[in-house]
Amino acid sequence: MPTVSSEELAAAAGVNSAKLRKDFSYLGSYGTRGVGYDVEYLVYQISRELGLTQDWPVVIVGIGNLGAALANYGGFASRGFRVAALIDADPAMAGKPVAGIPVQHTDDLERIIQDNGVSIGVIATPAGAAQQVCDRLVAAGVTSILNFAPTVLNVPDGVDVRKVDLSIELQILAFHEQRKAGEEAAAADTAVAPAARRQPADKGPDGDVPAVMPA
Amino acid sequence: MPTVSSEELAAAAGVNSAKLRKDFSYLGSYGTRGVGYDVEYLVYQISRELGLTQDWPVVIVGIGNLGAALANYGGFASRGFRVAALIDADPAMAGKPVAGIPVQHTDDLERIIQDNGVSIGVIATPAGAAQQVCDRLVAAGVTSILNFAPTVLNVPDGVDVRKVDLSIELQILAFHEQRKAGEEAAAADTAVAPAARRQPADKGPDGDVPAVMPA
DNA sequence: CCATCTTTGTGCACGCGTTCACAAAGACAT
DNA sequence: ATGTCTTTGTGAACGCGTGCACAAAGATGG
Repeated sequence: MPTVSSEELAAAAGVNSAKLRKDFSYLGSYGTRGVGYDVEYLVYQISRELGLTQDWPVVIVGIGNLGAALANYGGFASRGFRVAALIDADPAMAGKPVAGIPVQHTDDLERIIQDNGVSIGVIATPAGAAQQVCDRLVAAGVTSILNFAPTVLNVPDGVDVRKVDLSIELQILAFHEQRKAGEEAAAADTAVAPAARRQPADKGPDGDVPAVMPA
Repeated sequence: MPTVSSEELAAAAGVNSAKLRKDFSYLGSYGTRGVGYDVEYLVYQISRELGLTQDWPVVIVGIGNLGAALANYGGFASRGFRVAALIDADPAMAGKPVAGIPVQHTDDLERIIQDNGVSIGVIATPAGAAQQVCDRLVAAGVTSILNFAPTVLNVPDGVDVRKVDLSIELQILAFHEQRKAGEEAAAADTAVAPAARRQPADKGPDGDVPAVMPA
């Protein structure tokens, strides 16, 4: 029986082994003391807990570049997601296959949701159309929405929305990049005039800025 | 002079007003007691701290659906990012304009990076090509990489990588969705036989599972 | 069957971020 | 000027997640 120890897994994942064991213990998973975790059993337990063993039909609304990219994305199928339908407002798109799935018109949105028992919708429309699409999805029975449109969506209680902003990650990189440049400058400063270090409490219109930001 | 109070902002953002004030104080931003924060000044300070006032040339490598979607994404320009070049390995793509920018061939990658002083690269290639592209970007001087390919990239120290997995958000939604279903079932259970509630310590091969997951 | 060795599961302590609560600052009215 | 009222900036308390350290569990060998 192939097994792994929490120590091995932790090293591979770059985390603390105790944290890993504690997390596993929350799942009710059992390892064997002196041996480790049965790999197959562990994978199954985690998959089940994460909902990967279930079939999740999703619809993608808005088949532009992003919608098409999502429809083609390989990572979905392997995680239990099935693209049940592609929906677009453009009549010219209707019937055209994207990623092997024919695009359907927005008019049929409600029917599609209900016929396929869809509870998760993906919005990849322009910002202007997003709220309206969202309302129709919710009215048709969707209770979870993944929003790629750059708008904040209003939904009733009981509906989950997650917003993906493709530029946020880029912004975080730029922030660190800026910091790298700043560090170099500060290091140079110190080399030249260590005693001239600015005070930590130094503030004001032109004040320098301490460390704050997502990791 | 238009102003906002921390209370207003906190309510709008759905966070605690004290946290907001403390965060602002780290930026060295100054509000006026009894009045609030000068909106224009605040916006400028935050923009500057986040690096939004700088011009960040980026290259996008891999102009498939996703690459094209990114090239067209409006959110970039408004956040200080400028798509300096689009690069693809397919010779047939070369010269074709996407989002108004002509696609260039991978052969010229190094030159493009250097000519434009690019320090941030976006990888939207298939998984197989990602590491190779990454190596070339780094060798050419890129120090921050945004990776959309489903692979873990190896980079030397000093280079930042952020990985975006489009299915993770979907997976989180599915997790909560599963939980909603579970809650309903549990509620039904309780209604019928409240005394039969399972013990919190109940574990085992079929054990139930407690609360664990990203929010 | 006992001793030893490995690895789990977890109580406990520490540290960090969030929230509370309030003094100080400034605006504004009288 | 003086007092009142609003809102900031921040010290202190709290809570939660992380990491340490160890007892308990079980495998393995003699």
